[in-house]
Amino acid sequence: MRLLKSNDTIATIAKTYHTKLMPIELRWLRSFVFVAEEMHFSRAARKLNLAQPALTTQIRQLEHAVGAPLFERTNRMGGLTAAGRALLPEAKSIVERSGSLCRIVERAVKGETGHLRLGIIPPAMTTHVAECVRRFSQEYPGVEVSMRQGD
Amino acid sequence: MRLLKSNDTIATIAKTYHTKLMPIELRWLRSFVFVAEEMHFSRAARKLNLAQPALTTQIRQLEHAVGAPLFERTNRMGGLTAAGRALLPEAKSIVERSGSLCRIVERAVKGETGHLRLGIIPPAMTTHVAECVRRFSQEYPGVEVSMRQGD
DNA sequence: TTGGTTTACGGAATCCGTAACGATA
DNA sequence: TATCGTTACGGATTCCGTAAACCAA
Repeated sequence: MRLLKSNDTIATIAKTYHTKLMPIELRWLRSFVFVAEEMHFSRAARKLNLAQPALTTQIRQLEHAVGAPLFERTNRMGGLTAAGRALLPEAKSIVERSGSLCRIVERAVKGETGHLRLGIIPPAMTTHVAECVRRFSQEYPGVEVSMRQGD
Repeated sequence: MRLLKSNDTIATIAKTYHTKLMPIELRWLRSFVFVAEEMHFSRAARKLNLAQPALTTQIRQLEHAVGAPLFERTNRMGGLTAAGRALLPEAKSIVERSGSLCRIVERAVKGETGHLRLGIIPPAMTTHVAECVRRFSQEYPGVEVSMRQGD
């Protein structure tokens, strides 16, 4: 918890202590990933086409939203906290997934969507088949797959 | 593409045709999931604690961002388009993941984080073990797992 | 006419950049 | 002192709710 200084304004105090359930923003996660990878606010800000203060604000908002500091920092960048290390892979995954949504829709519009019906005879029903199906439906989320174990 | 009407204002036209690469917002995905599950704008808006017009706006913004309409609609709700059906599972997954970020951080702060070192002897190195490790590291993202195949 | 969705618009909240500050090497 | 990160603040954009319009059943 941050200690108040004598010159803190009402707005600052309110912003720091007013707890309202803030939904997480993708922008914050994206910025967090960049800072974590660069380990440098200024460089990350440049890569994000953003001014440093805006970046600081975003990181602070994310920290407030998840309820824990993400970077060890005195005045220089110190490194990730345990919370930061736990958050990083998930954040990266979410950012990447959200970035691929346009492509998913594009494929669906181009027609790579529909229904794939598979009939499997027992001897061929291996985990290898299951893995193939899993990878296929991950590659083509627009295609609904249904399997029937038959004669 | 929507046809212009004689009483469209400049602002409306600009909003409709001005193409700028808009990053996707989690709020839009959340709203989309609710509407897709309810198949009803009004009910979804109530569940989201939102007025219908705001919900319409969000869906329209998402449609614009991904570049395709997501609902078949004349005046009533008509159902999901191919693009909508393709988007729904991914959107749901992203929303759920982003919602669990707080819990991930919470666990990391409470100490369920660190390093798990496993030594495996060859006969036990099965896909079942791999699956267990995968599920463990998904359950405890804060715990770094390293495996060594030894004597 | 009624119910459901979209458009119009004004007030409030948010976001970002510039400038100034603080602190550490 | 120089560099990196934070705070302050003002302008512009965005967001949401109310009111009105639109259209099909």
